Amino acid sequence: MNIKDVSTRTGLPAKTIRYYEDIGLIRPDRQANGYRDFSDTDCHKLAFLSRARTLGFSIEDCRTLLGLYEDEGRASADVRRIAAHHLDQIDKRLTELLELRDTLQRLVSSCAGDNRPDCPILNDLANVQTGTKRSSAGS
Amino acid sequence: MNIKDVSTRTGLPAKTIRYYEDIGLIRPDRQANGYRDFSDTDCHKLAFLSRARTLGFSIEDCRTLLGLYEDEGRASADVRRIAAHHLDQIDKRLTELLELRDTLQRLVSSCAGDNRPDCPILNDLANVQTGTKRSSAGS
DNA sequence: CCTTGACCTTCCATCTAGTGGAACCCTTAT
DNA sequence: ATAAGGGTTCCACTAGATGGAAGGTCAAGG
Repeated sequence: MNIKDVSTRTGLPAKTIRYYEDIGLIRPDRQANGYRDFSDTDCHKLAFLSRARTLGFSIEDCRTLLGLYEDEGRASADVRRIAAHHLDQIDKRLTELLELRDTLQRLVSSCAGDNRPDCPILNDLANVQTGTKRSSAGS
Repeated sequence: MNIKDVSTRTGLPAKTIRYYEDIGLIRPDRQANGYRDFSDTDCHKLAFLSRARTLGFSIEDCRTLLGLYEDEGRASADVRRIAAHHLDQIDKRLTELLELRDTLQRLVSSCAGDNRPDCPILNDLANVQTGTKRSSAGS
């Protein structure tokens, strides 16, 4: 199978597929003319990677997960640990983003957004305290 | 003022301050010996940038915001537009992350996490449909 | 046989927002 | 003189691709 077909099947851009080969996630065969020759297994692995990336796993996590996937003797605990850690990271990021959103929402709604220069957003950035408690979104 | 002092005052690493000069966000003077010589204004701008970055604005947004900050004739609408757009992006990201979290939570809690190889997480990644509806977290 | 267009290849640059480190210069105190 | 603790530049690296150039291959049509 040529790269275009794999791209169509997996939804991954050809560039990305080549990149995944570059970093050793897959090792497709080569045809006599130098073209990559993808097996069904390669295709399946790429679909796996695509899904794992969609779920936000890092490339290194993907590498490990793919290894576990291919290891018949794996312990599901190893998979679970990776996913649970990833979930933790996402929760952390969510907490940060929610705080950020609150701050920004407050700032945006406090700004008139007209032709005048006065702007609570700029005041906040310039650390001009204006009676309203400055959000804890600052580190 | 030397870079270390500015770093201490603003909380920005010296490396970052040099980087900000590199990309033209600030233009500190130079002393005779080649050392950067930061004015209070430079320091203030860096604090502004630090706060803006903490709020998640991109460097380019920061550049624009700093420009508006220094422009006495600005319209607060311009500032508001940038912040509102940023807020939109954060909301989008939040929506994605919340969906992601749900999917991962479901997967993690469905996995036994023991010594056996059976793993709903890997099944999901490998697109093995197992009766449970697959989350829409896939793109 | 030749050309055209759609493939394929490799390699290098670019993106974000810094960070790490090497090699080297300046200043101040001992 | 030398050591500590500044400062400087420059290059490489991070993550995860993506864009583009230069060129090779293949199948179809004239």
